[in-house]
Amino acid sequence: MQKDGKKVRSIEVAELAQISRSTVSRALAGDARISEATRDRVLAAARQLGYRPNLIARGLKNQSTGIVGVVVTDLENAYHAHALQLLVEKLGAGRLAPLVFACNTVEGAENAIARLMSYQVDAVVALAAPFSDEIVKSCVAGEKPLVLMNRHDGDENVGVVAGDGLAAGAMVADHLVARGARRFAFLGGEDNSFISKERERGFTDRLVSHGFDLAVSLSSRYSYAEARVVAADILRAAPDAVFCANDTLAFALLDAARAADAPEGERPMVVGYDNSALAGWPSYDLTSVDQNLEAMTSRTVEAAFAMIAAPDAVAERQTIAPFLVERGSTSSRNSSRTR
Amino acid sequence: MQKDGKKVRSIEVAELAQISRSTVSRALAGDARISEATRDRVLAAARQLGYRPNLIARGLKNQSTGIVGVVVTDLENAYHAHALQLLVEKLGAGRLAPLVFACNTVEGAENAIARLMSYQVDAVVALAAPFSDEIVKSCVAGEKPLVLMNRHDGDENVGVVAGDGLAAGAMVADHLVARGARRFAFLGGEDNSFISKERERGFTDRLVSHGFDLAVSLSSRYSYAEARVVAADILRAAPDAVFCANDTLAFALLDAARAADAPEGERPMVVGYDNSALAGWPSYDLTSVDQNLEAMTSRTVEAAFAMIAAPDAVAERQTIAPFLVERGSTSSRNSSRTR
DNA sequence: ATGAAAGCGCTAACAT
DNA sequence: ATGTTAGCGCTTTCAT
Repeated sequence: MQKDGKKVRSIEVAELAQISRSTVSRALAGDARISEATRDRVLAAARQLGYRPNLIARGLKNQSTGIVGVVVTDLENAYHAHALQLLVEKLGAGRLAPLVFACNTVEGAENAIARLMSYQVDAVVALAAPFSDEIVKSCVAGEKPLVLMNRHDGDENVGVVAGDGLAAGAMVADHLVARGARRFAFLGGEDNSFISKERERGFTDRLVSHGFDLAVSLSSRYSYAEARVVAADILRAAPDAVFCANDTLAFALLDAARAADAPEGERPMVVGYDNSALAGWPSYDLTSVDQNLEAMTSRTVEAAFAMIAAPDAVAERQTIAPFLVERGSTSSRNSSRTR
Repeated sequence: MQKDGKKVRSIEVAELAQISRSTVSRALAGDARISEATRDRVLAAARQLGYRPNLIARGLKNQSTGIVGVVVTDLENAYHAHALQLLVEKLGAGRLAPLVFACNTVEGAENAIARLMSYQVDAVVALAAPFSDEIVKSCVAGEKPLVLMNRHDGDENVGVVAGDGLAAGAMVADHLVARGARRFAFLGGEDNSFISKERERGFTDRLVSHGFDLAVSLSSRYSYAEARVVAADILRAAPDAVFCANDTLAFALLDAARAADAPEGERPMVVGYDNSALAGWPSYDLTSVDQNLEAMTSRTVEAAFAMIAAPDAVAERQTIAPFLVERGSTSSRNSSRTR
């Protein structure tokens, strides 16, 4: 029975078990030199008092807090939210606690990093965060393991886990060509970010090797409203297939095509990216690239663990293979997405 | 210039500024008794060395970490993701650091709370978490301020910030009656949770005072696929207006109505809850209750601050007024949502 | 197998 | 206005 309000410290457990504080610590840590009998006594006492070690004190002593900093940008993006969900779950399962900061700007990111360092986090995981090279350097300088998810970087010693945008672009090209498309467009995101450009390059390179090329390429920010405007421009070029860097862009394109009142059969095929829940709903029924977030977040957490365990090892760069989920938006008849 | 790798402690700053550690601490804390001259010297030294106070050590000393535990359930729900985003931002702006755990089950929540307590968090914020009364009690017993967002509770001394589901339900009833609806249905969520029931009650009570009643009331879990099935059952009862406890349910209902191939004019009006981004897109164009998450999260963070500052004060219960965002899904002609 | 004692980095009495 | 000192709760040599 936990004593109300009063914090239970290891010394209370020690007194109840008639033993020293050191022994309590060792018994709870599973030290092999402690006898069965005393260990049981300690465990019983700890349970009886509802003892929970003070992780802040332990962190100070051990120079290791078990806290991992997580930096994210925009949780309104379903993809980020899902990634955070998985990261938090997996970190927690691995006995790490995620301290989360959200930031949209480089200054925000700097501030977040500074605070994380102050909290002596064991590692930092960045999820599509607006990290400048400066920030990466300061993390490295602070000797904190840093894992970048879906953001490539120079040659600093940081862990990188990223989807293979090139391969995805190629898969999409193959798929669309097989479906009979002949005139292609690309709708990129976020002012042609590195990620978006990579997807585009994989797409065009494969198109070229099929003997085609890209008729139009425009970009928009990842917001539905803005994308609607750019989508209209894309449609003016009358492509019969459009690859979008993101599902939201694809939804905007589909809606723009419907609004244009083109006859059903003349609307372009559309492929999105992220395979968000909405892509599977009948109103959009969107073919989309799945980044395999499950694998991506697992590798990310594993990388964080590895770097914490061996801080001086050379950080790995891992590539996660994406896969294509085919739906009605690229069916040859191209009509199943209407209902 | 930050020294590479080596941690800078307050004693280094003290030595550089030719002053004692206490003075460094006081100068940085803005203690009024420190002279201008020394303060400047200390600040300069701190900046030069890139000194960042160790918040873990401070936490141990002060018995206050500046960490707030945040417990969430399902971030795949856009509403929860958005709420978390706002909470994280607002806590961060208020100099608190959010330690986030996700859990779906009561055991998961217990585990999360246990770990948060071990980290000596200053307060706990629960966001639609599966908290049993047990958990609430253990939080109260641990003397940690607890703020529940959108979850009502018994008479323990916990902060509660909740939307006014009764008022929302009434608003929706007024709106639908004004639009000419005569036969009403309710689609509830999550096995008729308290939240869902409250919305329903507000709705039916007001219907009654208008001289109507509820023709059908069914519930589904908050997943699109399940909701589609239940939606079909609702439609069989041929209501001309349906109030859904959640936007996802509403989307499922709209899609089910379209799939049923009923003539446009005969489809029921639909109202959702949460006013998610998707509700504003033309494909659904859904009238929806906005819970005012901005206000709700602000009040929540303020409540956490207040309870940290005055732990013995009586916790407040605050109600946030929702508002209705009217869109095409309840237009009288009921046709604008088709394009 | 167990205990005594030191120390992680910080702040706040308590001096002066 | 500034310095000295003790101590937050824990783990871990070093001793026994």
